[in-house]
Amino acid sequence: MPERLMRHEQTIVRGDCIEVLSELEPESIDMCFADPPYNLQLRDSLHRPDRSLVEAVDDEWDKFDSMAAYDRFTEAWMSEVRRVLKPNGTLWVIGTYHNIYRVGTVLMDLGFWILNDVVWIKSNPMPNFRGVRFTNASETLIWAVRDKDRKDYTFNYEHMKRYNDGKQMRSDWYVREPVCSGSERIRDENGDKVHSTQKPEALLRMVVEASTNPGDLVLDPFVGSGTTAAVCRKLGRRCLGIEMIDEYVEVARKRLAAIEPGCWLEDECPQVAAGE
Amino acid sequence: MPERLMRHEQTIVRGDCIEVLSELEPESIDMCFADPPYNLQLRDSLHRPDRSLVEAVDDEWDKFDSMAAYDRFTEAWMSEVRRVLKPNGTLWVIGTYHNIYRVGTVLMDLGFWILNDVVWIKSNPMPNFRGVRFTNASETLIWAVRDKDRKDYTFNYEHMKRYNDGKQMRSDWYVREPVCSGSERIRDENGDKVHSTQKPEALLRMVVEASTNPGDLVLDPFVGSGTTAAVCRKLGRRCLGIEMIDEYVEVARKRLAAIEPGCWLEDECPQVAAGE
DNA sequence: GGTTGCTTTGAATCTCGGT
DNA sequence: GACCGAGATTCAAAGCAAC
Repeated sequence: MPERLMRHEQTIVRGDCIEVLSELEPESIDMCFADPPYNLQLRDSLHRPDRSLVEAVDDEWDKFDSMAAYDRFTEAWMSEVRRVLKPNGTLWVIGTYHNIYRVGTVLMDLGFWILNDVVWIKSNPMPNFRGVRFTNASETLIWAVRDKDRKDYTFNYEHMKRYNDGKQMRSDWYVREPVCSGSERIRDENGDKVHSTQKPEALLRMVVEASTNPGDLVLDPFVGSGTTAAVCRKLGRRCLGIEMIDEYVEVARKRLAAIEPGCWLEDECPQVAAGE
Repeated sequence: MPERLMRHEQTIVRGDCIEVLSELEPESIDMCFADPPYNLQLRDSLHRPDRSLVEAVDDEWDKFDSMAAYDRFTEAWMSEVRRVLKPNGTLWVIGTYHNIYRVGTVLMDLGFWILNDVVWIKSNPMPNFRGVRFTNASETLIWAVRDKDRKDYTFNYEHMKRYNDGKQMRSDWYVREPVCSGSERIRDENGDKVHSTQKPEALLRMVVEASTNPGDLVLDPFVGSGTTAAVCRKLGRRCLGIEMIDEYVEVARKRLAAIEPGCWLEDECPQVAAGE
């Protein structure tokens, strides 16, 4: 099974992420990007001032019995990821305040060494309709190397300068591309979004360009709509994605099939810039 | 002792933060701003809450032990803060990726309910000199209410709109004032900075204006250079600050004495704006 | 073909008082 | 504690229809 996986340039495997990970060779992955469930704890329904209903994330995969259960889930998948990462491999995890503190703590406790906390600043965040908090305008990406003392992780420092006018790239990223509400958003025949939390390709592009080289093997334990694999295909990186839900697997595979490999290798990513 | 403290408009108490907190009345504080030590090498700060711990880790300061010690330290001061906060009182904690994940996890586990994670975007961050990471361009402020179901915490929603062109204020704050490198930075007779992590007054001003009303009582368990108390004095808020190190106590008290109470009440804070 | 104005929507821990 | 009704509450960008 692992043998077969490695030969493909980009592969989406259907299955439970921890089970599939346990079959993989140790120290075989160059970089892992993980977009785990955020464990949102939404209580009542929410209406906009115009009385329209906000379509909430109510997927079963985002429900956990307790914070302790979420911590155990995090530790389970992340320790498997650590096992299959090369010692100088790096892990990215994205989250919001609902889960990122739990994730960051587990990550440190497992021995990962944090390199940066990147802030994705949204140009069009959903406002706080009731006016009881600040607009939640960002998500956080933790970037960490597997082993603390490995200094030879991949970071394309000079390359990333292009996103900050030739100066050292900063950890605050402004993704001008909309938050997946445009033509990039994958919808079904009814016009409904297929996945409730699809990530923009521009964001993943920064992650992949920064921390991998062409030909590297990227792991995505929570494929969802398949953005990571799609970006890897466009940038000439290999990718192994794992997804539990049949519908998402199909969507991601179809998405991959429509992409010409390496089509992004020559140009740069115009939708992202550093702050100030 | 607590009686005497409360009568003063702004007071800096010299002493161990947990000991002083334990003498305070429960549910007497409207808002707490905490800037705890980030650096795990600050053993003096860490051994205070649990003296028996000091001997145990003295010569074996490996990473796991220091993380656990930092967590215990965090839990110690934060649970005392929770005791003295009013049920609808709020807590702000500032940190970087070195400590904010530990702090956020402890905070949730103690029962605080996160309202926002505010990102302080720096206009002049220190570059990464060796070019092995992204420039660390932000710090994180967690804002949380003591009791999950209290909706009546103080949030001056309409007031804060002034910092985003009359629209709902966002959670990404651009402090245009340099990071305390100008005349605001407190220096000794040799021109050396007195405190290594002095926070800009513009940042604290946003915190105080957003989550308190004039006359409210603010707690700062880690006074340092005294920015919180100084801003409270300028904004007509009462403040109780706690600081262990004599030199900092002196500096903060001298700083307070030079401030005309309420001098900022009329105008707004010109150095901060929302993103985009 | 370009412009204007209306409609829709996005990982959201988003009210309060009476019965 | 659940249910219900009144009342207060939103920003940016995409999509689309109309002109």
